[in-house]
Amino acid sequence: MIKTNRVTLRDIAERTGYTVNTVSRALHHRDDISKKTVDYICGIADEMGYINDNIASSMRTGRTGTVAVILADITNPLFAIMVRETEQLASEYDYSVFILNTNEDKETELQAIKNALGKKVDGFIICPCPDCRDNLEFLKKTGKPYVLIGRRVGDHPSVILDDEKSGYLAAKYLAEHYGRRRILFINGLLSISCAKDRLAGYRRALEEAGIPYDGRLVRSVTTKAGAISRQLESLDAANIGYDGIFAFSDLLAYETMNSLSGTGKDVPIVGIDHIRKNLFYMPPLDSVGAAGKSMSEEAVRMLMNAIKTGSLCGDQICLDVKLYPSGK
DNA sequence: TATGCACGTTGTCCTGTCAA
DNA sequence: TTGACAGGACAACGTGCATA
Repeated sequence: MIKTNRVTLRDIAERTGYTVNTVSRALHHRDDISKKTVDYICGIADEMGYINDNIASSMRTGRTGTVAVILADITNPLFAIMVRETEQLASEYDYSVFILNTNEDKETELQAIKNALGKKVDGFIICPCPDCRDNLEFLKKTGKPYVLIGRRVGDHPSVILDDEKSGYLAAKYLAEHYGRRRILFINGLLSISCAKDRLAGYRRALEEAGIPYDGRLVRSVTTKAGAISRQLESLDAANIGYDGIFAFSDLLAYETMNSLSGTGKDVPIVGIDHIRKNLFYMPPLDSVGAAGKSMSEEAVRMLMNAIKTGSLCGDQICLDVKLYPSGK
């Protein structure tokens, strides 16, 4: 074994005359050590430059103080915001986060889960990719607590927005506030729960407004570059008109905005996620977002509670949403 | 190839001291 | 004598390396 210059509990014990055990407890401010001893040992530890060996701690306790955050696409600003919030909230519990990206790919997601398990993370927050059921069953069998964020899959614990209401509010706003009758819905892939639910909400709003549903105005796209432009071009080519756009996410809404710029079309767009709450420099956009606590807040709270109690996350939480007008 | 040890830390249990 | 408090002893965690 290579001897390093790292200061250990043993070094502090030799210097102070206490045992390694007492030093450990003093450094953790345990109440079975007198304050005088704690102050003395902590002072010496600081002077010697002691840094806790997390690997040794986790070997003994079985916990590493880290949670894996596995996301579909970290280039999406929504996920960047989630990471920042999760990291900040987890740090309040003395936890750090280990971020992995799946690119919406099932195999990559499985590797990410295995990678995180190898790092001995204490829990998982996952935005699952499409067709992820096998991966989630695998994770469930490990006994590690986990919570899905943003998407619901079967009875797995999750924190999501009320996606049906999101779709409803967005389409309703376009119909009532802007008076639009031909609302194009640029949706995500229907294999994920939120896309299905938002579509249901969209249809409910149309029905309420007495607008007939036209399936040609519902387009599922990926986040790959050019996907939206191609859809808009195909609509134009087929002479299918639209006077308002509901985008599956703010990211798609901004891409749509970009695709329409220079075409001369002035079409109101409503997105979902309300990322301007955090990214205030983004262009004005009508958007639906969480009415109160964010998904990250609820997910971290749920996961930390499960880790603390040694149980699994069991709930499926659906957060209320509201429409945030752009204020243009 | 099998076994044992070392690494650093900490949970649990035990012992010693002292005051009431 | 009893109970509270302070601190010590032991064992075990996962992995890599040395030795038999």
